[in-house]
Amino acid sequence: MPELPEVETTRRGIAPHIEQQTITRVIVRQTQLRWPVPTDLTRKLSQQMLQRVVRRGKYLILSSTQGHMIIHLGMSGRLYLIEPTQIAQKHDHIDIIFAHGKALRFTDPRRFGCLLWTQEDPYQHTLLKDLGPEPLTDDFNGNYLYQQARNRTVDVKQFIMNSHVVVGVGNIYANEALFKAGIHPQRSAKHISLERYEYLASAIKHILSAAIQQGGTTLRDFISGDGKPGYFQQHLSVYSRGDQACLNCTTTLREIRINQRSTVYCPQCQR
DNA sequence: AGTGCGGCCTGTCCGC
DNA sequence: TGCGGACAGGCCGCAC
Repeated sequence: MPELPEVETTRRGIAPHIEQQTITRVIVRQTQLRWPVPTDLTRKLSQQMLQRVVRRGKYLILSSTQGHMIIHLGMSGRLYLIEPTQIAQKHDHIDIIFAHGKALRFTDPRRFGCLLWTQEDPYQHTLLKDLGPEPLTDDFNGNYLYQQARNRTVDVKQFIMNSHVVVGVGNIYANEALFKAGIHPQRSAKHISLERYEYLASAIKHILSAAIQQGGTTLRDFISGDGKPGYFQQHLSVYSRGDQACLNCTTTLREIRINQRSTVYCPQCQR
């Protein structure tokens, strides 16, 4: 459950149920996530009100008057409401229990996610302070990308997946956005015109907002409990379609690896 | 400063 | 059927 639309969908799903609610205790069953989980969260948070849930990039920030939990879902993390009596399964690492009788459960089989604690301004945290703009704001646009790309020799795909350039563009959406913008994923970032960056910024915005509207995409390993894949998967044009026909020109889509990531593109439409 | 790569972790899938 | 190994993925941290 890696990309920005899923994180935003999660935020919208949980926020109304936990904002302004009092935490009674926090159970940490597994501390070994991406970074060690603080074990004394109950001491820090007991009887504190969780004020709000905000998203920055793919991070969620759960704030109380005492401090902030910074959560990343990594590759396979999920955050969802349960009845506190619900028995914990193998990968159910953390429960945040509320006075109103519900709990927020963090599950993460691959443990690439994290839950950190800070009493400082969370936006100044090491992980957050250098993040690029949110893709759905006006700060992110073709001119911004073009300026950032000066002297950058990396492939444009790596460039837009760099969270210090822009947050929230993971592998799936990078593939899709480059296809939509007609840009070859291996083109050097500095050799793309302002006009083409405007197409690309616009493509990223369209694809991410469409995915949020659909409630997030899915991965092969994020089939939900009822076995249904996410809705957005049906709208993917190139991702996971290597060797199939381009939906635009019927040329066979090519699959390569860029920076260890699966990359699919149309050699005819993307230059 | 920018780039490239190793490492973290487990479930799934493939071939033998 | 059982087993080993490749693979998927985000992104930090390091070496250059």
